[in-house]
Amino acid sequence: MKRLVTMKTIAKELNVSTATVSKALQDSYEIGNETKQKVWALAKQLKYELNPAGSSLRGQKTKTIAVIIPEIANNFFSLAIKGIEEIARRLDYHVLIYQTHENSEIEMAFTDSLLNGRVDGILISISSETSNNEHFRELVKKIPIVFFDRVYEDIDAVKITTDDYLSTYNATKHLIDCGCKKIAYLLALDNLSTGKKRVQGYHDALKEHNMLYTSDLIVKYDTDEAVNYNNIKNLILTHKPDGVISSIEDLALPCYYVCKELNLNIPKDLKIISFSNLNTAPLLNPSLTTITQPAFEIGKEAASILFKILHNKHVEPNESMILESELIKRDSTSCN
Amino acid sequence: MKRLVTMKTIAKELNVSTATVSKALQDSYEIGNETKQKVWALAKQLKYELNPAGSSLRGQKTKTIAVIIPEIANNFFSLAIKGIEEIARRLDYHVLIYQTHENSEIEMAFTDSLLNGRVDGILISISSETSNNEHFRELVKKIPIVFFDRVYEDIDAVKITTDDYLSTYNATKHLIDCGCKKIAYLLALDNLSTGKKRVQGYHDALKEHNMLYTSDLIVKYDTDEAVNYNNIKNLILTHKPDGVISSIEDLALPCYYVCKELNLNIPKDLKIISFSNLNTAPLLNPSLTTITQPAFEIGKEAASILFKILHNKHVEPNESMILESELIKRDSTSCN
DNA sequence: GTTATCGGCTTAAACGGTTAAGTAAATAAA
DNA sequence: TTTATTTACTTAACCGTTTAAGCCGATAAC
Repeated sequence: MKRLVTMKTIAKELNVSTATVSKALQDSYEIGNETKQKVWALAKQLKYELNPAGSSLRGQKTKTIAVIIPEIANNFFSLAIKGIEEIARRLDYHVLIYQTHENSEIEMAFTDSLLNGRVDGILISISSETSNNEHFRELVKKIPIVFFDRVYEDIDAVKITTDDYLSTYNATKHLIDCGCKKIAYLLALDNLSTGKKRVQGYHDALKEHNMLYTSDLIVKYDTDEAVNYNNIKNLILTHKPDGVISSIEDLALPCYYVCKELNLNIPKDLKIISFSNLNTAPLLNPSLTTITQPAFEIGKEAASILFKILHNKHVEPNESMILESELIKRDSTSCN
Repeated sequence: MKRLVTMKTIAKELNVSTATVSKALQDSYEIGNETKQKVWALAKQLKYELNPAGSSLRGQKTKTIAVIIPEIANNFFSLAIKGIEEIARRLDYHVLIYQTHENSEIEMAFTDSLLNGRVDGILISISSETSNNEHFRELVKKIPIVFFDRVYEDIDAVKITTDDYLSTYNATKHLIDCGCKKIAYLLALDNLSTGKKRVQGYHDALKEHNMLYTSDLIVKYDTDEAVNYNNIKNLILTHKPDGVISSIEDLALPCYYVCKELNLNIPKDLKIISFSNLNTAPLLNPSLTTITQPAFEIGKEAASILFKILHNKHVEPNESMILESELIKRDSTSCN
């Protein structure tokens, strides 16, 4: 199956040293034009490709980055990866993917295993499990890393996020404007700054409008779908909210199912807004009002900045970016 | 930023050779128990990780596979990747992702660039663009490769697919059973066996039931969303089908939008079935009858077989698998 | 005419790990 | 007791690439 073409192959054929071949392929000034042409021609003919192991062993560059995310099969993350991959391809970088399944043990194992020179840098959106802050504090000292969406606030690294506080604040305000009197909140990511800001936006909006804020109206995400379903059902049955903010897509859908089961009309009985990158949001029954994060752009920005760092342009942590999410009003919050 | 821990570090510290360290870490019988313990302990303490470049340079194993797919931000493919990643992690393999955007030039560039020892094997779902069959015929001779879902029929390699013919046949039959008299087909992947089989299933079902089969009832996928929308709209306006089979998810959604615009009732005026891995299919308005491929399992199977090949268990191309898709009947094809 | 400069190449040492072959001491077999 | 085997290592070559250093002949500078 093998028989690799290496620089040796080319060198032997042309009666030059491998050093010459290497330099010729890099278009080095040290090599004469005639020789370069010959090397290029033969390399092309033999379909020579640089061996990454040899190259990175010597040069300490792998032209590879890692992306560590909780889940791939998720609209937000798959869009983000798409953005990352597009930037990576432009610069001829390779992209390794790792899923943590929200498990911080796995997450730490992954990051540790990447410190041996397998990758030049890391893009990460951290798992929601309570995690070892200290671990990341050490990590950022050891390898270039950019956090996106789910970040550690107090770590000295570049972070690409959206304005979680304001989006949730506005979404809550939208529900209030639509006449909701009792707004529930489906809580997730609550030990990440991402999640904290979201719930804070909800909280502040309620407070400013003198509305009821009680932990009874908050349902916390569970990894078990059935549990979520039951919790939401209980919430709706016992507290009869007329509005719901879901901090993640995965909690909005069960909400729809519960309403179906309980024969509640959305939006008449219950208005729903969710963070979401569902492309079927407009086609749901009823269409879902969403806070849509620019997932693709987040991926692109995160990758761009990481590459900027890798190309030695020093990047200050304050080059962190906050992108805008969009509140897309649809029927699930229609006012009449 | 650097200062890697290498075998040399450990060797020096313990006053042994790097060979001893290497073998100790591999738990070789050549090394005494006492020495092994010391090496392991120090390796752990120093958080030593094998350098993949050095290791694969010598050993010709990278512990890395590539996944080449048309698009990441796609329910089917992101689920497949999820399956792949899960198997890979169990075996401590790393997964590189490449998107072709359905472009066969890019696809060939990727595969060629992977022949230099960057990966041990490839999982690929080929792009829908007309592509160079010959290229893949050569490729399979050079590197272990498993095709999934979108495959080249006549190439000597393992392929993991679903029963495209039967699923489409059954779906069409379902529409016929529901009373459809004029069934349209939204065509995609038509130069791949995947797409050919699907349309053949549609064709045969119609024929067996003495129903109209005409190319007028077939709309072909275009990369431009707006074009698809218009083509579907034209189809519905001019030919007034009462049923539609969509060979890909991306053509079913515009179909919904067209019906919305034209004020057509699904399923009364038009029944719709689509190949799809949408998890919101049950929540659409109306809920969508789907042919759902076991995307996650496809990814798992494809990865499993690739690893089997990589571990030298010779795998015959006839170990190819055909998994079952599920026809999930919902309101978009309800009969009354 | 001697010395510097330069163009175009080669040599050889690294990068980190693996492994065939060798060695020296201890133990077992003859 | 001598020889064979086993145990527990070490040595050194090698994987493919890069690069500092060196070399040699030719041209330019003085």
